[in-house]
Amino acid sequence: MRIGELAARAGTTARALRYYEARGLLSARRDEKGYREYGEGDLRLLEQIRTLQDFGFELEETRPFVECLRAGHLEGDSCPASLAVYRRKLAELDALVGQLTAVRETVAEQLRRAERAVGELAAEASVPGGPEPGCELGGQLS
Amino acid sequence: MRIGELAARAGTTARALRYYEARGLLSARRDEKGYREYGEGDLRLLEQIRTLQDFGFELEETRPFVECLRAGHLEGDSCPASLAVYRRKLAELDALVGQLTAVRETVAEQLRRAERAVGELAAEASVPGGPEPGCELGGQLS
DNA sequence: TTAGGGCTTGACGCGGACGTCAAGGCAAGC
DNA sequence: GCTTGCCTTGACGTCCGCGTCAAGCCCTAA
Repeated sequence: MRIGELAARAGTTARALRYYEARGLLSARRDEKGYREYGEGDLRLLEQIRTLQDFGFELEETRPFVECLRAGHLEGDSCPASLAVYRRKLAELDALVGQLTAVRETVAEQLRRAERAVGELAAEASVPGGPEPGCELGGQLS
Repeated sequence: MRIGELAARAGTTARALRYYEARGLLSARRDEKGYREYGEGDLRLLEQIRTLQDFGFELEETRPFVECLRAGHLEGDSCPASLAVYRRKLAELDALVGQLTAVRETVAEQLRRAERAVGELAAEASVPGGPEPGCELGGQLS
């Protein structure tokens, strides 16, 4: 199988495969015309890479899985190095979700506060003599 | 106040301030030597930018807040456009946290499965005639 | 014969928010 | 006078995972 077919079967592009090869993640035999030639095992490697990429793993983080498969294992995560990556990623995801959740709450609080402030301005405006709300080109301070 | 002092007071760098200026977020007067000269109001603008940046807002997303302050409002989020950014960001954060949480669960599941598989191999190995686990340079398949 | 499609390598582009270096002006201290 | 330190503009580098274009070879169908 050549590069275009493998790429299509894995749902990616030939450019990506050449990139993986340059990174040392994927190798290929060459036929007499210099074209890359792949086997079914390469499809397994590629599927492993794509799955982890879809999870948000960096390319370098897929390397232990690829090497595990190349070592003859049926699953890319049958090796200790792969498990270590899983665990590290879980910790990263937990930390990230924690941070994002904290930011989310802070932003939500800011939004509530700002909405309350707008409401109070509106209430003042409804009383005779109140100021005007809105930001439509008020005063350009350069 | 000149660029270095303002940057230090805002906890950022002169390079960042020039970048904001190039993006049209921050402006500065020039003294007779061509140096940028800032006032206290610029510190307010800069603090607003930095706060939102720390929240993970893109630079363009801080623009409504900056313009709100420049329009004379005491708070950068006193304007409808700023509130819209808040709401959009909340939705983005919710979506992102949801995706990351789903990935986290999938990865956790993969880890449990892989650990179980390793455990089963270990159990077989403890029985006489079992195979060897581990991946330390087993067989290089090129 | 020509058009078309797939393959090759090499090299630049992208996005975002700057970092870093180059080359030079301006002022203060020793 | 010289060094140090702040400022100026301009321009290239960074990171990552490719996209895209260029120039050219190989084969096939019309």
